[in-house]
Amino acid sequence: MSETELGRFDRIKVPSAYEMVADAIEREITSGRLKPGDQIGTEADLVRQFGVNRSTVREGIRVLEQSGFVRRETGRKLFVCVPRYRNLSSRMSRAMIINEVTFRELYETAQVLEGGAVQAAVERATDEDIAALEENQLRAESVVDDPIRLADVDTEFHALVARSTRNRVLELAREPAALLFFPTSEMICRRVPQGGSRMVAAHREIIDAIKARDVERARTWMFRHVRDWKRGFERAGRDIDEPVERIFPKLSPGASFL
Amino acid sequence: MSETELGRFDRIKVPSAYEMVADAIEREITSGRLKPGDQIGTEADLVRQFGVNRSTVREGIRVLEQSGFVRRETGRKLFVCVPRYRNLSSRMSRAMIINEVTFRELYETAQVLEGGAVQAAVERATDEDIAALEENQLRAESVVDDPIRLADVDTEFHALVARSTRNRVLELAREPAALLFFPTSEMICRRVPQGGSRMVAAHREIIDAIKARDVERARTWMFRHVRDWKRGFERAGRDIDEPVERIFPKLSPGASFL
DNA sequence: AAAGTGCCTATTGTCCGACAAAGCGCATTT
DNA sequence: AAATGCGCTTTGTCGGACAATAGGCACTTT
Repeated sequence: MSETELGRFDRIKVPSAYEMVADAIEREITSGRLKPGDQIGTEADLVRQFGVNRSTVREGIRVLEQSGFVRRETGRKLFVCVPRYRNLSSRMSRAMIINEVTFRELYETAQVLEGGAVQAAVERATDEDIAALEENQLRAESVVDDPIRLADVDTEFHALVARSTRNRVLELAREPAALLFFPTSEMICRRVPQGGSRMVAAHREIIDAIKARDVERARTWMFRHVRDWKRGFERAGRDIDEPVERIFPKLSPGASFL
Repeated sequence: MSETELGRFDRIKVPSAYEMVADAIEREITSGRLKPGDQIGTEADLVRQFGVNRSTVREGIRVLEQSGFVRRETGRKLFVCVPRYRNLSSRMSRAMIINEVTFRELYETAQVLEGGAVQAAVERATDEDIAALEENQLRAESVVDDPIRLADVDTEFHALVARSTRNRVLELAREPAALLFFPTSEMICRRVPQGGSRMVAAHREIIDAIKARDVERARTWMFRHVRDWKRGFERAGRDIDEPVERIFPKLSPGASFL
């Protein structure tokens, strides 16, 4: 009875009641019949509608909550919500940690995604976006000698660049990896002298390039900036092919702008 | 009492028991003390260990199952598993649909990610990877006139390229967007004459470029291939800035290689 | 002895009923 | 009108219960 046994029939999956509850509600949402902001009834309502026990309804609700389709504001009132990506991204990040991805994989992906993001940002950043970047830069300059704060501001910088793309798919694609940047960049800022000032200088160039709508310059400096990050990692005596350590990416307090 | 009211204190979140159960188990997993494959006790065991009711344990388990940290094989025996990305990616895809991302966002991201992926694939594809690509190409040629099958094979082609990067972070980053490619590329194959043969030809060039370790050629052809995809979309009379329709991305049967 | 069969037990999925705590709306008080 | 207090609703949790199923074990068959 091996896994790969050949057989005429597919495995039969008997759906359980709580799964059917979750699926039914999810279908209403993905089909658009339930819109973000709509209220879903109380648990008692759902019990009546589905004709199942409240425990069963609750298990189904847990599934949906975890998926981000519904939310409970302050422990009350279940309503449909546009799934914010944060939850999903952070779960992906954790999945990557457990899969023991290496710094090299992270670095290579960062080059691709941050490079692509800055290019799109050059094409579409609004005045507002640029103002936010400048504001971020001010804070960066003021904490240039504080590794933890600087790493935090750097994380925000990249998120702001991504937001400037006005491309939610791209923004989303980089987020899981981005959540893993912080722990390492913090280490780098701490261990590498001049790491901070190089970082701030690179940010400056990138912002200026975005303002000047200069794609090449923006890409070049983003590339250098990310390469510096890798070099810092190496200089800190770490092997680039070792798994990113099991530092759970704490959502930093400054990340509230997400 | 506005949302943005200024206040000295943060909102207090009282953790509920089922959340604590889920968090406790998740911590054991992310910290590495529970390893993939390890068995978690029965629900009764967990009831004893945590000292809470079975309903509470079950709600916690639903959360973990949904996150992909634990799994139940055929309705029995709870065990830790390496979170496979498929679930998470498909959730992200659905989130994107609800957020009504546009084809333009998808297209731009595809250029960045597929371009980056093919570059890394050129650098690191193994003989095995190339064999898999060739095998895929054979199938593509045999179904060149069948839009549905061809779109399916195309989806697999890109997944194989991504796998050839040997970079799980990059592979993961593209997956949520990639799951949204299929429904559109199927439409394109159906509506655009010669779409199929152009697609197969592009695949051929890309595979050859990977074999020849020719980065520029690989990038060029991947770029053209993705651009053709966009053109097909436009020629099918669709507006590139309209939200990707609410086609739930069915996991196609051929995607079992993931 | 190896393979097939049926039974027993552990475990899950679901249900019922219940209660304390916390949120919400409304009437009352100041 | 604003603040206070009260009752109703809803959630989170609990204990107990039962049918259905998976897994293991003993038994039978060839």
